[in-house]
Amino acid sequence: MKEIPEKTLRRLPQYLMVLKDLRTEGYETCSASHIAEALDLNPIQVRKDLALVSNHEGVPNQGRLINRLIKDIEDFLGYNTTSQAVLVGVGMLGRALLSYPGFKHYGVEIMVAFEQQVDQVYSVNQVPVYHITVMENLVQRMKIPIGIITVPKKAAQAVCDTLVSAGIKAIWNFAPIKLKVPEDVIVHDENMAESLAIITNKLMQK
Amino acid sequence: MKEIPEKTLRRLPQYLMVLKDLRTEGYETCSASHIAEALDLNPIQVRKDLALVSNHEGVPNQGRLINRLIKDIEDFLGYNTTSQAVLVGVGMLGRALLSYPGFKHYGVEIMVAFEQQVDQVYSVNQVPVYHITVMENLVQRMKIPIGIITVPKKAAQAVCDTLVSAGIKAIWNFAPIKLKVPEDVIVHDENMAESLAIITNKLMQK
DNA sequence: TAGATTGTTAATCGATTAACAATC
DNA sequence: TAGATTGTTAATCGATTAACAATC
Repeated sequence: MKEIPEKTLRRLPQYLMVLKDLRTEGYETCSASHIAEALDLNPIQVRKDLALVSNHEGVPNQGRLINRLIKDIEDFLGYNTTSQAVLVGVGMLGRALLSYPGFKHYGVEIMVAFEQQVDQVYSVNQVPVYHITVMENLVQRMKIPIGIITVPKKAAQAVCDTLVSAGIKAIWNFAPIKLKVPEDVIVHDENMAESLAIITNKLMQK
Repeated sequence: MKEIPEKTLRRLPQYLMVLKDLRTEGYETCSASHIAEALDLNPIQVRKDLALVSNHEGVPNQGRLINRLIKDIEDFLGYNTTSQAVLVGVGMLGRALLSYPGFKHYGVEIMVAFEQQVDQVYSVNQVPVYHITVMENLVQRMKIPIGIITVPKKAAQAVCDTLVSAGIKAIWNFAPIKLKVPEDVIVHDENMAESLAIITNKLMQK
C-alpha cells in the first residue's frame, strides 16, 4: 500500500463527485484540467493526485476514461470493500449519522448502535440499538474495526476505553475531547469548533 | 487583522479545550510544552501558534497565565462577538445542529431555520422554523452573515443562490456538492466522505 | 499538422522542526 | 545558581506550482 498525502486523500472524494456528475451527463472521458476547473484547483495538482491512485495512464489530448478512473479511485478509497462500524450515543447527532444513506457508498456500514438509556430493543433506520453494557462483548465477537463516538464529552473517554479493549482499530470521534488511546489505534476527530474557527476568521478578515 | 495559517486556526480550539480543562483543575499558569503534551503536538509549534494570537508575552520558566491566554484565543476566534446564522434544511442533520448547544460558546447563534415542508410555524430547540419561501426576505432584512446548508444535494445550489442574493457573507455547506458562488462569498465544506477516506485509508495501511 | 493533454523534473512556497541565546 | 521556559533565527521537510519534453 502506497503512502499518500492526507491532502490528496481529502481531494479524492471530490474528484469522484465531479466524475460521477460528468458520467451522468454522458461524458466518457475527462482531463485533469477539466476536474480542476470544476473544483477550483490547480490542474497539475489534480494530475499528480490521479497518477498516485490510478493504475492506468492517461492519454494525451484526450484525458482519462471516466469509468475506469472512478473505479480506480473507489478501489483506492476502499469503497468496494465494506468495513463494519458501530455507533455509540444515539442522540440527535447519532441519529443523523444513522439516517445518513451515504455510508454504504463509502464502504462503511454501521451494524449496531449503543445507548445509555435503552428501555427496550429498538432501531433507527434499521440499525438496532442496544444498551451500552453489551457493547464490549458484541464488538469483540463481531470483530468490528470502526467505532463512531457521538456521546457527550464526559462519557467519551470511557466509551473509547471500552471500544479499545473490545479490539476496535479506528475511532471516529465527534466529542470535543482529545481521546487517549494506545499507539496502534487510529483516532479521527470531527470538530465543529475547528470549522467555525475558520469560517468566522475569514468573515472577520473582510 | 493578521493573516494566520489555517492549520494554526484548527489547533486553536484544541488549545482552548486543554486550557479550560486545566483551569477547571485549578491551574493558573501553563506552558506551551504542557499543552503540546496533552495534544500530542510539537511544543515549538504550540509556542509559535500562541505567539501569533496572544498580545501578552509568556514568562520564562513559568509559561502563561491561563485566564489571559483563554481570553486572547477566544477574542482572536471571535467567540466574544456573536455572529448570526440561519440554517436551511431541517432534516436529521439540521435538527442535530439546531440542538447543538455549543454554537453560542463559539460566537455563532442560529436565529432561524428554513424548510421546504412546513405546515405550520414550529420550532426546534427554540429556533423558529419557517417556510423556505420567506428566507430571502428575512435574511436580507436581518442582514444575517452566515448560512448553514443542510439540504439534500439536489436542492443545495438553489438554496445557496438564494442566500447569496439575500446578501449572505459565508456559507457552511454540509451537502456533498461544490457550490458556485461569487468570489467574495466564503464557502466552507463539511464533508463526511473526506473523513471516511482518511479513516479507511489508515485502516487499510495496517 | 496543431493543440490539448500527458507525465516528469525542477523551483517555489509554506509549515514544521531544530538550534540557541535570553531570562525568570 | 540551575533548569525550565521563552522568543527568534536557521534548517528541514513536504506540498504546490512551474517548466518542458513527449504524444495522441
